[in-house]
Amino acid sequence: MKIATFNINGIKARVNALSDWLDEAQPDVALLQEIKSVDENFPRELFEEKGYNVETHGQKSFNGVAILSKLPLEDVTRGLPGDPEDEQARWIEATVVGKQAIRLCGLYLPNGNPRPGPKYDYKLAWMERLHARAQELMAAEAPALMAGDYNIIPQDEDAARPEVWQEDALAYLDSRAAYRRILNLGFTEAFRARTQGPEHYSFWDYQAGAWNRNDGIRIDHFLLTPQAADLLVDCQIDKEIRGREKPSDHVPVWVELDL
DNA sequence: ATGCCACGACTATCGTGA
Repeated sequence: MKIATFNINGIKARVNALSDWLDEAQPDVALLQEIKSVDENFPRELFEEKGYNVETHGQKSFNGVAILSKLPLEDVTRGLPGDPEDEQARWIEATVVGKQAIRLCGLYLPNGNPRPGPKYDYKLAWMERLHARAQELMAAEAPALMAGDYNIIPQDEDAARPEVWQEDALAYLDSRAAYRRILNLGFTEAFRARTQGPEHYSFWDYQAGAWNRNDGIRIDHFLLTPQAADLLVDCQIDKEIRGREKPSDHVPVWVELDL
């Protein structure tokens, strides 16, 4: 089963690019972030025609996550638990059943800039709630994954110019520590389980010719529970998508799981 | 030190992103 994550930076602007990539990559499941659309305006029919079931958790103008799946999506829940006051649409979960069942969590973690400030406080608080949900997934001792735009550069090797990001909310000491605290529950970061070394990125800024200079960062991640990591066959970044017409600033990352 | 580019909302700029 091929499961992908893709921050599309607006569904309206990405309908063609997303459709083309789905046709070629043929993921069984696509976890989407930054749909920047309310549920009613998401062009679900377009993807249903391709054989996908569609579940959205949208919001006006900003954020918004969705799941496309060729298999039925069961037990869908929306919103990260832990703060009923939080109105931002950044989390969606569902179960799909292949040879066995797997719980899929799609997430759009807050950016957190400028730091310090209320947006950074929100990022850290959100990561604390993510930690709590991650603990539950670990306790279930079953295949599960949390994938999406983490807005975290885990290590210096995950940025072309790490010095530029040192004080930024994406790479700051506290951000990395909060991310590691989740990893240290026992998750496997799928990409690094398969590929070592620098110059592997999932985001290139639209500005200053970042793509042409390969001035990227790796911020889109798959975290697998041990029972899901047992099933890991492959994990790749579809880098070439970034060089196409009207691309998102992120590219898809996917895992192949033996289920 | 700031804008560089792109998106969506509302229609001329502006908040947001990373």
